[in-house]
Amino acid sequence: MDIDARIKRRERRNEGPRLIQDYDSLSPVAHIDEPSDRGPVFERLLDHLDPVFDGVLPPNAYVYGEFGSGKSAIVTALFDHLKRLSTEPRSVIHTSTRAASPTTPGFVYLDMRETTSEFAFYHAVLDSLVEDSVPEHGISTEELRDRLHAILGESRNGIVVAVDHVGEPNSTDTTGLIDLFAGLPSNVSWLAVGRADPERIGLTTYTATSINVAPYQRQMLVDVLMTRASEGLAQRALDHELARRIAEWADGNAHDALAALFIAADRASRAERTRLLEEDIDAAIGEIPQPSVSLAQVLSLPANKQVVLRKLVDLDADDRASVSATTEAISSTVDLSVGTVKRFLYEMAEAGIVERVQSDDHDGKGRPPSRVELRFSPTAFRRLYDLRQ
DNA sequence: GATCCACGGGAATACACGGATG
DNA sequence: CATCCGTGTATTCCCGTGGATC
Repeated sequence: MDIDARIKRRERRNEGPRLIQDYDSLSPVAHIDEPSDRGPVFERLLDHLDPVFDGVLPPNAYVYGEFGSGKSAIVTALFDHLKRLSTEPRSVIHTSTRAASPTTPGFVYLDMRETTSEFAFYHAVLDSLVEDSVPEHGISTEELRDRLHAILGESRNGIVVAVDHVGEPNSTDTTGLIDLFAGLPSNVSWLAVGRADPERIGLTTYTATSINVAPYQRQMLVDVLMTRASEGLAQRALDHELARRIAEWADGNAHDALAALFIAADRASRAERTRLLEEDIDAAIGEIPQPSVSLAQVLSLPANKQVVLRKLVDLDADDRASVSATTEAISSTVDLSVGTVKRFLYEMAEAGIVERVQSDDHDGKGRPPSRVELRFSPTAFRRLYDLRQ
């Protein structure tokens, strides 16, 4: 949390006792600067990246672990720091514990949830390497590749690209990843991040190292929750015992734990309480589907798909009875055609954002309809979505 | 004028069922 | 009885067009 945020929080606190002081600290889709208790994982990542401190590019690698084990939190935090290190002037570098050589490679972090096309990929890499912004239109993918070759050819330091969320639906799989990097010069090394076992997705032939991130242990998750609560909520709003309760239920999944805290806080806030109660926690837990999809994944969908979802979470049971009924209800309130809304729903079902379940009532005629059920908490999505508008 | 990609819209395919057929 | 066929829906797939931007 930076100083501005700290000051803002103090200012708001003077406005009176409000439960939710800072949504950013509480948001289950935001990563904090210094993930707690992940020292060993950082060390293993730094071991792998060690060559960069001698100005040498490390080999390709893969970081993997279960949903909510903190992969993204760790990698984003680490790359943030490394990025700063490689751009800081030497005088500053000298004062740090681990001196970086002046030829440190560059660091780029990419979330493949957001770079969904070849064009978007090269664009994102190039954009992170040059000062001025790169046009998003009127420039061909080939032109982007040419510019990247030109820029990377100038410096022999090269870059390390972290590629997050590999292997998710709508993201990039192993062959896609290899193809994308085939379009880049050889002084580019990648660090893929995903959930799947390296062998299962055939990644081991391309990597020198695989680093497994174990799920959070109970006590670590409690600490994470207490930290978030102390930064985002009023004083003493979250009882330690309730944090334990959430951690126990979440079973190592930090995403679900933070989502539960967020929903519980939202519930208590609407009831105008300044402390979380057991019933808030229970209600929150009851609202999170198991298994659930990452809220970050939902919030990185194209804008119009999110519009459709935003309408969907407010529909009543009648309008959710079938895909057709849901489509009708949504398309009447949205500036999209019936066909498009329906296609969106099917596509999101395919991606696991929602789930199609066969409805029990069908009148014998034709193929039985199905309805869509959410694979995420409606309250959490509603609040996070509205906060962004 | 060039480029990308979101939309729309429709064609193709899958599925369920009842009734006809061998 | 097993299989095929026709009909009505549901679902998937595909591709041209046009908006937005440079």
